[in-house]
Amino acid sequence: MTEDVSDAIALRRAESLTAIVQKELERMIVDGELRAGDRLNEQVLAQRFGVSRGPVREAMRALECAQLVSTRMNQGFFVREITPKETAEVYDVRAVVYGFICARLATNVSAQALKELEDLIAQMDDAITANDPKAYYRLNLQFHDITIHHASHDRAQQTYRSLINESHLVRQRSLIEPERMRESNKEHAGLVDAFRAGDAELARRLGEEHSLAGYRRWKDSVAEDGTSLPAASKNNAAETKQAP
Amino acid sequence: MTEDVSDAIALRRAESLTAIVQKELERMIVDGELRAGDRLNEQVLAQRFGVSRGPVREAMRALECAQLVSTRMNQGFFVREITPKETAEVYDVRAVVYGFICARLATNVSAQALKELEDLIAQMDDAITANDPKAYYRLNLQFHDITIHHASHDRAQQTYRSLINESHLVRQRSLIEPERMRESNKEHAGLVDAFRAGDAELARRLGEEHSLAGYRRWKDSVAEDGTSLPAASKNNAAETKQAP
DNA sequence: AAATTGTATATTGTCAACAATATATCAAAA
DNA sequence: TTTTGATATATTGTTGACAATATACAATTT
Repeated sequence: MTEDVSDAIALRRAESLTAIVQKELERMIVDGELRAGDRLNEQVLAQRFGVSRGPVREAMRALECAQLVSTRMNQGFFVREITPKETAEVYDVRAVVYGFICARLATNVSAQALKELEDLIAQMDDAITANDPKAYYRLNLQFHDITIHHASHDRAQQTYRSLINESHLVRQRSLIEPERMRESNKEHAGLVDAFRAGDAELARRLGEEHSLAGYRRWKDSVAEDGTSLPAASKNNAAETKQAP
Repeated sequence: MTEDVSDAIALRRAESLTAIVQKELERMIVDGELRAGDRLNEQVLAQRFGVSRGPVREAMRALECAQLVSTRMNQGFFVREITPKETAEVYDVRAVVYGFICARLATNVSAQALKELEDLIAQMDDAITANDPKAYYRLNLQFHDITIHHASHDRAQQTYRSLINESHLVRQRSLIEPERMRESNKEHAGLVDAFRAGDAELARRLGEEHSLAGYRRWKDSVAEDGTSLPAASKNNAAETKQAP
């Protein structure tokens, strides 16, 4: 019962309020509790977290640097609204970083890493058979987490995670069709083959293509889904020429 | 005469003190006025900038996110000390991002961009002949700025610039030998050829290799230069196994 | 009704003060 | 001389307050 309190105290000693608030705000944004464009009232947030506005503002500055919130002078902080073009660009960079991570993993992959990845692919196959997109989504994230972890490149990992967070700003989650899941998992299998073969150049190409294919799959499924946004179709139509 | 004042007021209206302080601190770190490991006394900085500690702390949080400063609970902020391993990792990521930028430029390069780059290569040749490493260094930065600018990919540009800033944390600037400058500029020429040919895959490979070669050249020149740091040789020797 | 003005409220940007922690100083003991 | 301990100082983490700005709302005019 007192555990919560002592935990809180211990945490309080180890981390500044700013760090705690920052992590919580980040979670709220990435999880979609706070939506793009939402105004972030400092007072309200401070009271909710039981702190003063200082730590809240400091946390916001960090999130601003991480591209999760924007600020307009004398108007405060807002959850960043990301345009389709910016989304595409985030995915571009994310793809090359993931490609790098895959290449690196291919040059030095452990038997255990291969086993973990193969297990996940099998589980994803099960999710496809069960037509459980939610489970597939979760396992898919895990797959990428594991590749990144075993690539053991802190800086690439950090950059990649930051880009992932940023891409969570777009939050039209539409259903993934079984056919697309199959396609995606086939790419996973190809990647693992490249890891096993130690073919860095191939792993890199496949990792990069897999990222971009994921983006295309997401974009297509959003475009097909008329229910998501009123103006979405218009935006998406213009999107093709968005990166000249 | 009143221009300064009105400018200052306009600036003050457009930007928060936090933004101003952040930019200035960033400049001071990147330019080496503040050196890695330096403690950043909030009071002192606040007084120097003529503001209170609040904006200074907010600026620090942003710089912390940008990896330029670190913080230890109850001890404050320090200019980040970057290990050789971390430096190498920053260059790794920077290389793939620059490769991406080069590939992109190759797919859509203007005659003007080619001309600007060729001019710069000629000027760098002049700098080499004049044995003026400082001029070469400046022109080299300009060369990369221009490739990035003409690639017109905001997110890649931003990521790249951030990584460049980070790599400025290591600041053993040793002399560049003429032979190395020649080598570097030959790579520039190869890049521009790839741009002109519109060969994205080649441009990418060359861009990436040029980045990594630049890192190697820097590392070698530091290693050869015994005068830079007392413990540098030891650190560099241990670099392979330095981060267990 | 629509637009405009004026006023009240809310929110931000900034600052100064306070308590908790870390660092520096110095005396006493081993 | 070095180490330990106690005390004073400096610095941080955090808070609450204040002025400037923006927003919301009512009254007024067109």
